[in-house]
Amino acid sequence: MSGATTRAHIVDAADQLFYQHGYEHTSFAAIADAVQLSRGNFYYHFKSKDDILDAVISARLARTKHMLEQWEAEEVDPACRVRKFVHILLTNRVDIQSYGCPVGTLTTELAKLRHASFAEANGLFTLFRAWLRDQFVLLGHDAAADSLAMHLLAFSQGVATLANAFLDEEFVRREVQQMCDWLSAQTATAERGVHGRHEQTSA
Amino acid sequence: MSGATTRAHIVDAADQLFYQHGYEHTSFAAIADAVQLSRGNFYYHFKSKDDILDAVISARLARTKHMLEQWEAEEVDPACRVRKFVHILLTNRVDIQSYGCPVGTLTTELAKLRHASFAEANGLFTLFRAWLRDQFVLLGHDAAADSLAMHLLAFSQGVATLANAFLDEEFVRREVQQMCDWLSAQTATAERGVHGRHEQTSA
DNA sequence: GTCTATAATATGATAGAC
DNA sequence: GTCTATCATATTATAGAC
Repeated sequence: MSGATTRAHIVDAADQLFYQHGYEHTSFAAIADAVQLSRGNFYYHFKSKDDILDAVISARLARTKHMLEQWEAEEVDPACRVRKFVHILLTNRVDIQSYGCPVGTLTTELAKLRHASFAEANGLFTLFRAWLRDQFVLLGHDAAADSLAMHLLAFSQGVATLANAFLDEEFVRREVQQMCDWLSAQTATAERGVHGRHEQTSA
Repeated sequence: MSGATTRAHIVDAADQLFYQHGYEHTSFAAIADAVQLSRGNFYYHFKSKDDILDAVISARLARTKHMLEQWEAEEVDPACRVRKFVHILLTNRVDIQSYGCPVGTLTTELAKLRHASFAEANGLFTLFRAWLRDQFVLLGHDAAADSLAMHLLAFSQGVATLANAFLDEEFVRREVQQMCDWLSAQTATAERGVHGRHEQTSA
């Protein structure tokens, strides 16, 4: 097997295991088992476990960037794009109920470990935050765009955490519905703001 | 030192360390260091690390129960009580920014570990959930009370996770303010419901 | 009730053969 | 590029002295 391919396989397996069992709880042995490789051989591809983590984060960043670009390509209406974000809670519901949000749970774990890669992992949040902000700017919420983006991120994290804790599908559907309703109201407000009166400042 | 006292000290230290660094990342050595005791002596008080976890969860459950009773004693108005819950995000803001929510982060970690004590840890969420539900019932939201309780829990988890990720005090204050405003609107709705028309069903 | 060994295991990481 | 040892360390847990 070529070096690049093996490396990609390792990153893939580590990505899944870090998500499912957490970074610290995932041992080299577990990754080796998943890719059917000897432990020793790992160090040909990565110099340490932290190195694998960095590779996993890079892969997630690239994948997320690509997904957000896809969303922009698929939907021209920024309101629809934002709804697409809200709906990942349903799209990934089963995994979220089992393992929580891959972004939130990794960030939380690395924060507790005071891990050097905390900032890189947080870059995943920043990617979503900036993308959502852009959509809200397009919707006319200039000053409040970033606050709205953070509000949506908080919503998704809260729902993911409780979905994982209570394994309650109805709860997830209800919250997604409520958020979509709220978004429609916000969009209507922005429209009025654009056409009629000045946009309110954030906070 | 008496057995009961030493045991309480161990639980205290473990409680803090589990919160600050996570359950798995906290070693016996770290707890021993904190309470100035030899590793070996631990097994006189607890038969395993999981046993300490159970003791920590029990302590947290008792402490939380007591706190909720205090809140009920201090405020007669259920709306004020609910606001008290929302305001823990400000009361514990510094710790939350550093380590996240003690309930949410433990539950998330134990879920990933598929740990036997996951259900017990989740009891902390259930405690808040039931208490909040009771307050909303008192406010006249009979059918929607549990949904509202879950909504508030999700809110607090989302804000805590992002506060931990972005260390943004203004974000926390803004979200707390928004939630309090939303609660006032909900309370007003319930009042109208009680005096004028039938309460809406959940969902 | 607390201590000092010490066992048993698992981990991240290295060396060197093929 | 992959393997089989092997190391050093850290972990949970036990045994037995005081």
